[in-house]
Parts: sequence; C-alpha cells; structure tokens
Amino acid sequence: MKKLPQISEAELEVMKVIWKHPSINTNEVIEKLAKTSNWSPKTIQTMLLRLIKKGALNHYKESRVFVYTPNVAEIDYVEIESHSFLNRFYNGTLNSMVLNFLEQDKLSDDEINELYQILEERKNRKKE
Amino acid sequence: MKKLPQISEAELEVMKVIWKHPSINTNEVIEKLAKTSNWSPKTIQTMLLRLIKKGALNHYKESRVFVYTPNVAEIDYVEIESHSFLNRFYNGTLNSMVLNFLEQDKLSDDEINELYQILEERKNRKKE
DNA sequence: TCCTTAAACTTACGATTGTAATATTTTTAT
DNA sequence: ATAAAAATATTACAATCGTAAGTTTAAGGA
Repeated sequence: MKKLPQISEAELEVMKVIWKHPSINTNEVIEKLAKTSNWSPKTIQTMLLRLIKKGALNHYKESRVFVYTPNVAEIDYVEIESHSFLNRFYNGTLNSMVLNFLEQDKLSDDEINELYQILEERKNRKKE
Repeated sequence: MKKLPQISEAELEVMKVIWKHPSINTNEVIEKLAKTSNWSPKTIQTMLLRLIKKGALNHYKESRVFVYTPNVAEIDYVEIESHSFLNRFYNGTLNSMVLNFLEQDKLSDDEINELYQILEERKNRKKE
C-alpha cells in the first residue's frame, strides 16, 4: 500500500476543495475556501505550498497561474485515516464502532432502519 | 456537552492505560507502556505531566508516588473523537461510513453477516 | 518600454508534539 | 545523620501547524 503524506487538519480542508475540483487554480481555491473559512489568502497559499512539498499535490503553470491536482487519491486517504481511526478507538473494526454506537444509543431508529436496509440489499445482491 | 482537553496521539496511549487501570501510579504506567512502546520513562513522565496540565488527569500522592486517575471519561472522549472523525470524512454520519466501506468492499462476508445480525437483534429488542 | 499589479517565493513566530536529559527533592538504607 | 536511590520538577530542542506578512518576480497595460 502506498505511503501517504501526513496531511494536517487545515491542509485537509484545502485538499478537499482540490479533490472536488481537480485542476483548480490558486485563486479559485482561495475563493472556494473563503466561503467555508475565514483564512487569509496568504494562509491558503502557505498550505498549498506545504501540500506540494509533502507530495500531496501536483502543480503546473497554466499561462500565469498555478493549477493544482491531487497527487493522493481521496479514496486512499480516507481509507488510511479510517483504519487508523478504527485502530485507535475500536480495535480496528467497523463492527465494533457500530456496536458501540448502538449501545450508546447514538443512532436514531431511522438510522438503524436505514442501515438494516442497506445491509439487506447488500446481502441479496451478493446472493445472485 | 463538556469541553474536553486536546489529547495528542502519544498522550492518548498514556490515557488508555489509565482508563484501563484507574488509580495507577507512575511506575506502573511506565511498566505497562514498556510492553507496547519503546518510550523512555522520561518521555512517559513528560506526557503524564502534560495530561495533568491539560486537565485530562487527576493525580495525588500516595505515600511516596503519584497516582493518576482520569479526569475525562473514555466514553466521552471516544464519542467526541468519533463525531469529529465522521464529520471530517463521512458527512457526519456513521451510515455514510458503513455504506462507503460496503461500496469499497472493505468488509468481509462474515463481517457483513455479523453486522446484519447485530441490527436484527437490535430491531427485535426495540419492538418489545 | 516602463510601471503597476497580481502572483509566487521567502520569512516569521508562537503553540503543540515527540522525545527526552538534567537537576532537585524526597525517601530509604546504612 | 548521611549517602544512595528513587521520584519529581525543570529545561531542551527540532518538527509540524496555524496563521500570516513582507519581498521578489513576472505579466499586462499605458
């Protein structure tokens, strides 16, 4: 499995917009983040820089501005983080987490039903 | 909801042994951690100190040594971290996470069955 | 071509973290 | 009562992070 760079909390927010809009340029990133954060453009540029240095992003110049593309796939990153999280708190298994949520009454009846449905459908699909 | 102190990755390992053995003293903490880590005793003492400063631990002197007890409940901490994790990666819901794991084929048939069983039992229990 | 401006590059700075070493204070044993 | 040993307290130091400001370079307009 590919080793992914360490991405910090704030950097992750930047990655998210780039995952959502690959081939986005500096200003566009800043614009998007202006809506969800109150970071200064300078701050965002620092984070872009750091993400490049870490190898999380690729960038190239398009006419006058830099354009960024992810160098790590969101799916891979989320997977790694999920496993690391499950290992830290739930013995490494998703089922432990679900069980724990149920025991702590953290799921509404609707959610439980939905989950049940999801699994049922999955089981049926597998059978064919 | 009570605001919990920020606990770092390494500090969390220390918290875990104290959650598991409340009223444990410095040396015992060091012993336990020797088995799972290769931290120097000094490092562990630093972390105990920081956890006290942060308010994550209580400590008192018992004869000649310090004894530590958790000042934040594991259950609360895990809950906060779980929600923060789900928010960061799965739109805040456990169901999204489960769905994602299913879609990515991250669960074995056995796990899926187990999960199904767990939910089924839960639904039946609710009904009575 | 030269100036203005926008973009990118360099530098900054305090907080937290990982990882201890050193120093001081208490205890215990002689 | 002192010395040795054990425990606690103080100090250290580089890396990462959040949060930018200042400086240089390049590009577009006059």
